Amino acid sequence: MEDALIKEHPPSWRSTRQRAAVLLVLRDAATFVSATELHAALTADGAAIGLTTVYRTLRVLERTGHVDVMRDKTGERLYRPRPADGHRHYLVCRRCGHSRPVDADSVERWAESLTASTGFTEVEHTLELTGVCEPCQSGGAPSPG
Amino acid sequence: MEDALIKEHPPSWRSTRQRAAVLLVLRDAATFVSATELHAALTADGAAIGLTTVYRTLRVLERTGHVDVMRDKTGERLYRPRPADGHRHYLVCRRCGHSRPVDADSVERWAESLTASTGFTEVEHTLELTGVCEPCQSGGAPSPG
DNA sequence: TTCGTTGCAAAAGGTTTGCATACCA
DNA sequence: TGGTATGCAAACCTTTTGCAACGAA
Repeated sequence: MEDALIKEHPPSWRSTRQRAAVLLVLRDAATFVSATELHAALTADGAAIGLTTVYRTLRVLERTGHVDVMRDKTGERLYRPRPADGHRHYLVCRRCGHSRPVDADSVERWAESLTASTGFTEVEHTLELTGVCEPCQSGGAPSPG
Repeated sequence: MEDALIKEHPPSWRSTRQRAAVLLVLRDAATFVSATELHAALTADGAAIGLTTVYRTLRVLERTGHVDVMRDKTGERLYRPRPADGHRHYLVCRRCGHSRPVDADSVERWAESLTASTGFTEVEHTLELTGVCEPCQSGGAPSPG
C-alpha cells in the first residue's frame, strides 16, 4: 500500500517515520481499527507518534481513497485499508471484529437504479453489515482486538 | 404516533408535557433531525424542555422502534419517525435534507442471503442513501433545516 | 405516596485546532 | 532554506451521567 500511496496520490505527501509506521500497521489489519487502537498498537510497537498525527494521517488516507471508513455503534470511526480490487462493503463480526469484503454488486446496481425510480441524482450509499462469523459461533467468543 | 407509543410500547411510559412536545414536533418532521435541532425547534415553539430530556426521550423512542436513526457525516445522530408500514431505509437529499423511504426489499433479501454465502449468522445491516432531490436539481439549493 | 422524569452542571469520549518546533525535500 | 509534518495542550461537540427536585398515577 505504501508504494501506491507515496507514488501516486497525494498532492504533496511527504514520507515520514510516523506515516510509514501507520501504513505498516494498517496494511496488516485484518479488521477495522479505530484511531485510538492504531495509536495504541503503534506505541506498543515502540513507535513514537502522537495521536493527532494518527488522526491526520488517517484523514489523508481517507481522502485519497486508501482506506475505507465505517462507524461502530458508538459513532467511533473505524478504518481499514481498501483492497486493490476496489471492494467497498464489509461484513464485520460483532464478536471478534473480524471483517471480510462481500460482493455487493447487486446492491450497487440497485442503488444506481434509484436515480431512475426516485428522481434523485448523484445517489451515494453507505452499507454496514454485521453478523457473527463461523469461528465465533462454535467456540466461545474470541474477544475483540 | 403518540397514541401508538403511549398505549402499546413502553415498559412504563409516563406521559409528560415534555414528551408530548417532542412527539408533536417529531411527528411532523419530513426530514431527519438531530437532537439539537429538535431541542431548538421546541424552545423556539415556547416549550420549556431540557436538552437532556430530548436525548432521553429519543433514546426511548429508538429502543421501542418508533424512530429510525442515521448518522450524518460528522457522526451526529439524526432521528425520524418510522413509518407505520415499517420501511427502514431512506434516501436523503444532501442539499435540503428531505428524506423519502425507499423500497429496499432486494437489499433485504440480499443481506439475508449472506448468511448462506459467508457463514456469518445473525446478519444485520445499515444502509444510508444520499442524493440530490429533484427540486434541488432545478432551482437553487434550498438550505437545510 | 411512590417512583419514574426532569434539568442543571459536569463528565465523558472522540476528533479537531492553535502554535511553536522538527524535519523532509 | 522553505514549506510540511509533528505534537502537545486546549478547544469542540455531541451524548451521557450524578443528583436533587418535581410531578404523574
